[in-house]
Amino acid sequence: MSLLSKSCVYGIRASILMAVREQDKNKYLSIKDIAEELNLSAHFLTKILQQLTQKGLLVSHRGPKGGVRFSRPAKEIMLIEIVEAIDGLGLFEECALGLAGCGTAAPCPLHDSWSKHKVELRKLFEKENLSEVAQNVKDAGLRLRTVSQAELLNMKSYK
Amino acid sequence: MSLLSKSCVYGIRASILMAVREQDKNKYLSIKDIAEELNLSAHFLTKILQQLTQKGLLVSHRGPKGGVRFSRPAKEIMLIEIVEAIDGLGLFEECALGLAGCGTAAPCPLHDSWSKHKVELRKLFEKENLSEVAQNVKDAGLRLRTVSQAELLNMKSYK
DNA sequence: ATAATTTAGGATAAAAGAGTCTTTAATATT
DNA sequence: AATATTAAAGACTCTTTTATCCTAAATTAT
Repeated sequence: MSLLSKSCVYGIRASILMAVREQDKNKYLSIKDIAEELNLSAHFLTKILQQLTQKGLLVSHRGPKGGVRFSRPAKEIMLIEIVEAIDGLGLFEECALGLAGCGTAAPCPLHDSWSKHKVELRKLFEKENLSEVAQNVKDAGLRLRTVSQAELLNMKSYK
Repeated sequence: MSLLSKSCVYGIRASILMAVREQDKNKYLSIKDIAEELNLSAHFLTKILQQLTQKGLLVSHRGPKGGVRFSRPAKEIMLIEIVEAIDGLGLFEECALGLAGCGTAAPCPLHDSWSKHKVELRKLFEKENLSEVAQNVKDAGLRLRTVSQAELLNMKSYK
């Protein structure tokens, strides 16, 4: 299993890219452009970003010059909000052994250690806002798209 | 997404139960009995435990009085081995944003924080051996099977 | 008005995960 | 030797996730 679904991962990558390209308040970034830059299907990404629009994280606009933008300043949007909108918060709330009703009253054998761990995992997504992540991406030239082995070899090491 | 697949979770629950029922060296526990006690499909559990047998964690035996047992003492088998045999170690090794080739040379925006976190998550499964978990289960009466709301209400609180 | 662009939304398909069922092989017991 | 029991293995089904494709609706520009 993976921590996050592919949809969620794509939603996060797209959101970070949008924050990197932070526009004028009234401009929109087209989903097609985002998809091209991230090297993934525009149709599929459209579906995913629709979820973010429906949850109120994005505002969309149809027609020429249309696209999507954040409904709030990027620095007020935490990664956990993207995760919540797409995958939900189950990862941070459920029993590691998938036992319904697992809790202090009737704990599974992993309950205690996993409970503590979940809190830390959740913090990882709660502490980062899109603006800061985007700034790091710009400063350090971090990447958002999958890179082939050949491309990797040509990259400079950041040590 | 969930941390572990259902197959993996069932495999872990079954393994813990086997450790609780720790038998004579030469006795086997039938998969049908394990499945009944965990309230899940015997056929499905058979498939899952087959994987553990193929990886050498279990020894199986057909025919009457047949079943499965651990190939080594339960106290030498760590939870991570069950996870590895069923889900693989991808969870502890892959990029949180699913980027192939993500690493220090070409990190994704979550690389640093997720890298540190992965180590801790892995430790959670590396530090627990089946014997200790089973002992806790016995001492505290912890549970391994899903319980209905009605049953839960009848349970004593452990505070 | 017309045409072009872009998101919305539904239909469909492909792939993976979860689960069931049937047959086969091994083996212990009678 | 015959029977009953149990895991192994493969076929098959169902569901969810991932992905593609097509049409509709909105909106801008000509």
